[in-house]
Amino acid sequence: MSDQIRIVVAGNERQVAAGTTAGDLFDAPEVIAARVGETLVDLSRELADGDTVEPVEIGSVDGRAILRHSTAHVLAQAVQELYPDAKLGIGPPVENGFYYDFDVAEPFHPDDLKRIEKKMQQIVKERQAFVRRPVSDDDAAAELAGEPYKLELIGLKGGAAEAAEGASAEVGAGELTVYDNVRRGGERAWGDLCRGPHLPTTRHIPAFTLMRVAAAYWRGDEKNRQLQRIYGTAWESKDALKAYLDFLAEAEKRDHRRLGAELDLFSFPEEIGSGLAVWHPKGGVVRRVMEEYSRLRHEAAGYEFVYTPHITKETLFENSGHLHFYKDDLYPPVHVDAEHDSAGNLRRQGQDYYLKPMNCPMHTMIFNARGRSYRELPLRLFEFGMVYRYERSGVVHGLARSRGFTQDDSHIYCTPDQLADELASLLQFVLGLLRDYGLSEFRAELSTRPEKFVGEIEDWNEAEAALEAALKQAGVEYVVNEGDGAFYAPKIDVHVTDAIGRSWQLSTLQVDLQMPTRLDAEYTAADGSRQRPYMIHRALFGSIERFFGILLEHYAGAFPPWLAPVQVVGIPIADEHVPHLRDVADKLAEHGIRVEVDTSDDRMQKKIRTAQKQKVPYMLIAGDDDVAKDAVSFRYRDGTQNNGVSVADAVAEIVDAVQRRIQV
RNA sequence: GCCCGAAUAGCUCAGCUGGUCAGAGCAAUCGCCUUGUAAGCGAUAGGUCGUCGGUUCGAAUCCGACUUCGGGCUCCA
Repeated sequence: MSDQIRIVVAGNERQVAAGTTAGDLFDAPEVIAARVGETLVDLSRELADGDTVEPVEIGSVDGRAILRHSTAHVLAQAVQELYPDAKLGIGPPVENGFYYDFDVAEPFHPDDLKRIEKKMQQIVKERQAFVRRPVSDDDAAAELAGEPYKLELIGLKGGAAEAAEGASAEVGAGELTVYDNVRRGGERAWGDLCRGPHLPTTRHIPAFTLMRVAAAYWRGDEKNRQLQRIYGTAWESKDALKAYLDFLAEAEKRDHRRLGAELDLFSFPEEIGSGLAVWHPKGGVVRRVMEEYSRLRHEAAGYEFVYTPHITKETLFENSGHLHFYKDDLYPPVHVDAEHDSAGNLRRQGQDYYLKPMNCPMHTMIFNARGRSYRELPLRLFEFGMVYRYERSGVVHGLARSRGFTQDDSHIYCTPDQLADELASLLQFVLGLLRDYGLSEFRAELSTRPEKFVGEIEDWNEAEAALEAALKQAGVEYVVNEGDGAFYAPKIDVHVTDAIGRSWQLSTLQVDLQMPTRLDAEYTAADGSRQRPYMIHRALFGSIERFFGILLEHYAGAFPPWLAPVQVVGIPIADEHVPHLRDVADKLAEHGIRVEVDTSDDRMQKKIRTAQKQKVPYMLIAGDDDVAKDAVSFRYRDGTQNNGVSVADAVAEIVDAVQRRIQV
């Protein structure tokens, strides 16, 4: 046996002494682990002949995950030092951070985080080494006898990925390993079942903070006990941590619930009920403009507008299959028409009516209202249809998840050979319209047949193929989510990325092979035979309310002029300039511009501040100089000025920006 | 639905361990004042401290239930 081995380091073949560790190869502080072949390993790992070794830097995707996982270990160690009875769940890295689940007798209080964080800082300072130690299943079981959740994971080894999201961080398919935290004197401070890899020492954690405490079901199953989950975040530098916290602060400033109140757009009166919004005039005007533009575009694309009721007999949703699948998520039924005689005996059977959770069965009733010819297809029905879903109390969340919302819902009935073309043009239409609202970054997901499905597999395959062809034709980046479709249809979901990089699921396209059959929709083909149409469900905004919320956050309340609730505010330098501004306002109003003149007795500076806080796109200021020249002075939202612009030019500039739907 | 936390004026919040604790700023209203790009001055009005019970001589403050909100989990046609 040679005492030299040959390895490939960062693409270069090298000969090194046997026993060389990955850490020996890289003399850079930002390298905290290595990749040997496909596997991430500790820097202390001894290399074998033929290994291909790459450095893993702490700021890389893998490096951050390792950092965060190691920080989760430090969290668990700190918790067990402070709460010796705490039992360990799992502690994986997640996007932007990590968590660790604990079973403790008393739930953590938010204030406990400070104590725990202090203890963690102590552990970091101690520069404890993370030391890997392979163990047999039996030894692990003996060592972890006091950790019931870990024991459960050992029992599930190999199936860990299914055991719980994140559980694969603890146990993998291969041998079990424990990571010991070893103090500089060699004393073992703590240890945890873990596949690793880890940072070399706790001191390699540059910056972390604990975020919040929450509860989570063990192994993600609501039948299981809830554990206490502590969320934290860790970064490769103090600056990176600060940048992340700044991002969170920015997201909070943009929160649509906060902006909705600040800009007087909508509210959720407690008296009306949880998850039910009312739209104030300023929010109402934005929404109206959004809807009007959408209507216009749909009309041009060959859609026909329909209206349907908000409530319907049970039978319709029974036949469509929705009642069976979603009964618990519907408002309870209204029971009507039952009659009793004076003795209390039932004289007439009553009926149950449900608030509608979906528009599609009603649209299909319109399709069925008379005999349909293949010549009418594709028939595209469109409605802003308000639906009601009794969302579980813990999930309602502003406009994003509410109990009453409006779908911009369309259902397209077509022949089988029209399907592919129809889907392709639909997807183009959807993306084009989203662009007009100011969104530009998209990706899509194709969700295929789930385990629980109805219909024939061949039909599913055909529909899935047509959806995939549409994605390819539209040239939009997409991933396939196997088994993620609805029970009756495969679907395309379009996700958008907003101004601060967050991704939102928006539009959905579904090919429904079931409902036409369930509701017995048919058309007469050219040969006189009766045929089943294909049906496409398509929502563009999904929920108008939610889409509004997303746009509000995307623009941080500073809507482009065409959408802004107040597009122009006239600000006089003194009262005597009001008549001039009123003239200007009248000229703008002639072009449909939403304009106000601030005639309050505030001083000009205060009026500017008020308009600025309301994120009005254009302030038109007028004093003596402007009046003399029949001009106004612009102040834009970014604080820049354009003084002494003739009224005609000012009107033209504003009208132009609104017509072109540009942001300013 | 589950766990934790929260609820004081339209908004943001102060009010420590139960006893002048019902307050401040902004907003609103009224008055005075106001000529160049983010807050002029003053006065007035506004809350049975989310609701209902309980403990206590006494509850915004302690306890319970409910409602609503927030953070998560589960769910999301």
